[in-house]
Amino acid sequence: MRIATWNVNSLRSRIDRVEALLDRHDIDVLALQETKAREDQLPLMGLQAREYEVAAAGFNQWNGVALISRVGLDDIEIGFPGMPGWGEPVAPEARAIGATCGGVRVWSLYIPNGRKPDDPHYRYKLDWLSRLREAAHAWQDRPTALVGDWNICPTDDDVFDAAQFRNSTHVTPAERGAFQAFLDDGWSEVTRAHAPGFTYWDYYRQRFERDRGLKIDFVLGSPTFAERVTGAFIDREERAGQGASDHAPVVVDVA
DNA sequence: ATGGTCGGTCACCGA
Repeated sequence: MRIATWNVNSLRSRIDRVEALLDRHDIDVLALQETKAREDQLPLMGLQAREYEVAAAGFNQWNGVALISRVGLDDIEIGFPGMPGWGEPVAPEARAIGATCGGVRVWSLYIPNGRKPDDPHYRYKLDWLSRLREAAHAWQDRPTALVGDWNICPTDDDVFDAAQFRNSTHVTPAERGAFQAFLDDGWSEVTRAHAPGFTYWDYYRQRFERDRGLKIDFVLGSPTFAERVTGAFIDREERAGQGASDHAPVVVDVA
């Protein structure tokens, strides 16, 4: 089974690219972030006709996430117990959608950006991660993948210029500690060993052309998921074209 | 320290 994650930066503006990506890499499950679509702007054109099911959450112009699957999309959950806004009817800040696809529990996650370390949103980010980790304890005993845009660079190698980011989010000890806490709990980041390199490049200053990016899109697997991973790659070609998202898709193969 | 470029309830805000 092939699972991919992609911060698509607006699903409507890139629906053709999404469909092409599914075909090009023969993807079974695609997790999307920053869908930027309202509920009435779904369903997504030709996907159903191609035997993919779609589930989405976070219907606003920033935070939306979605799952597209042709191997089942069962027991869909919007958010998780403890998530800010969980249980509210609309949950516009959902940022997380989970479903069982082909026997694997897949969570599409869009971790809060944090904006600036002195911004209240930074606290919100750390709190959100803490609550996710608590909820994730209950998911570790079965094949589970926490995929998406983590908005954290776990090491200095994951930033094109660590010095430039010294006073920025994504690299602070607290954020790295929050990421490490998942690993300490037994989650494994399964893409890095197969797919080094950045996954995100800012649109401006020709950051992609100069490969000045960040590695912030990750797949964290439970033990029974991680042991089944046979490979992974970053689709840099998708980022290279005109009209690309600022993130590249990350693809993982599972036996 | 600023600004650069995207997308969208579009001329501001969030990334």
